[in-house]
Amino acid sequence: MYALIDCNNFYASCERVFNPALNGKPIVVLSNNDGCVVARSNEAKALGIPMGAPAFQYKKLFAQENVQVFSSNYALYGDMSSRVMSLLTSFAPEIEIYSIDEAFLKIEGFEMFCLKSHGMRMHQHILKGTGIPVSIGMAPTKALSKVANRIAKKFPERTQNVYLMDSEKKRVKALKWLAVEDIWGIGKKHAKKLKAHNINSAYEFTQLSDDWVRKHLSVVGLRLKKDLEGVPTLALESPASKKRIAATRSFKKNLLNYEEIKEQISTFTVSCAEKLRRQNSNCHLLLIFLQTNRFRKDLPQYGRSIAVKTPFATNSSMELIRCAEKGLQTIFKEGYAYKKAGVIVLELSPTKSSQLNLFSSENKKHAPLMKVVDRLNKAYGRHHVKFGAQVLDRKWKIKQEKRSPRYTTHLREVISVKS
DNA sequence: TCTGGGGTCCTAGGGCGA
DNA sequence: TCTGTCGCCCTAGGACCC
Repeated sequence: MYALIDCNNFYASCERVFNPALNGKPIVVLSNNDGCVVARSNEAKALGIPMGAPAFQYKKLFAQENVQVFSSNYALYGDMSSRVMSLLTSFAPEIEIYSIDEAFLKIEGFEMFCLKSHGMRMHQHILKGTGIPVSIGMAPTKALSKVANRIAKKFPERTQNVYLMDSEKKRVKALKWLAVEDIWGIGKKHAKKLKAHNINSAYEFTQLSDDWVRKHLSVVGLRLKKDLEGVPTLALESPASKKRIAATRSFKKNLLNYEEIKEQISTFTVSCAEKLRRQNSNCHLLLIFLQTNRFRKDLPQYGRSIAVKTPFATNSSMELIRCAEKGLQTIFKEGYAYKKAGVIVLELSPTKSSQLNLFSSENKKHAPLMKVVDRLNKAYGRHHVKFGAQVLDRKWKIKQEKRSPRYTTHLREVISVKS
C-alpha cells in the first residue's frame, strides 16, 4: 500500500499560517520577477485565475476581487516543507519526498491497523505541527494513490481529507470518474492523442491493449497503465544525486552591455558550483545561454547557447567562472536587449571518482578555499562571500515586490506577537 | 511596460567500430 | 581488402512532473 500526502495549495497555505487574516481570501503567489501565477488558493481558482497566468494581465481582476498577491518566498516554503516531511517520517519506514509539497509513503506491515484512521492521524499531526492542511490518498500503487489523493482533495468533507482505495470496486469507480487528461503522467499532448482515439477516462485508458500503449506512449505510458491496473510498477525512489544543475533567470529590465551579462552569468555559475559541492559532485561541461525577450516581437531577436568543456572535472567556482566567461565571449553579440540568461552544469561525477586529466589539473588551493567560502556563507548567509566577477547588488536584478517575511529562517523577520 | 525555474526519462537517428 | 550488418554510444528533441 502507498500513501500520497499532498499539501493543499501549499504556497498559499504557508502564507496563511503566519497571517490568518488571509483565511477565506483569494491568494496568488507569483513566480520569480513577479511574472506568472504559480500558486492559487481555492478562492483564487474559483475566480478563474489560471495556473501560469501572466500577472500583468490580471492586475485589474486582482484589484477588483481583492486578491492577495505575494512574490514567491522560497526561504519560507522550503523550510515549511522540511517541517512537514520531517513529521511524516514518523508514520512509515519508507518515504519518498516527491516535490516541495508531496511525499509518497510505503505502508507495509500495517495490516492490524485501520489505515483510514492512520491517515486521519497523519492529517491532524501535520496540521497541528505546522498549520498546513494536507490531503491523503492511499492505494495499492503509486499512480492509484495519486488518484485517491485527488478524490480526497475534491471531496474533503465526505472523505475527511483521507481516501482509502482498498477494493477493486473503488478502483474501477475512481478510474471511471477521472478524466484522461487528469491522469498523473499524461500531459497535454498525450491526452489529445488519447481523446482522438475516443479515450476519455482513466478507466478507458486501462482498457487499451499493452501493445497500443507501448507504441504510442512509450514504455513510460505502459508502466503507468500497469500501475493504474493495480500492478505495482512504479517503486519508491531514493534520493539520488542530480544529473544536471541549473541556475537561470529572467531580468527585471533588459541588459544591454557585456559587463552586466557577465556579472549575471558569473553569479549563476557560482550558484551551480555551490550546488555541485553540496552534493559532492564535479562537472565536466557547462552550458551557457542568453536570450532576448521572445514576447517583444518589435525588438530584434537573438538567442544562443554554447557548451564549454572544462579542462578537468571541477566544482571550483573560480575555475567554472573562467569557463563560463570563455563561453559568453563567444555567444554575446552587441546590439541586443537581453532578457534571460542561464548556466547549466552537466556531465556530473562524484568528487571521489572524477576522471583526471594528464596535462592539466586543478590548482590544489581551490578545494580548501571553496570549503572556507561555503562555511562562511553557511554561517553568515548565502551571499556573504562573493567572487569579484559576481553581481554585488542583487536587489535590482529580480523583481520581488510583495514577498512576505521569512518568518522561520531569518531572525530579524520572526513574527512578533503584541499583547 | 510587465509572460518562471528546475528537473527527469525516453526515443529516434547518426556515427562508428567489430 | 572491401562491403554489409549489427549493436553500442551519443545527442537532440519531445514529453512529462512540480
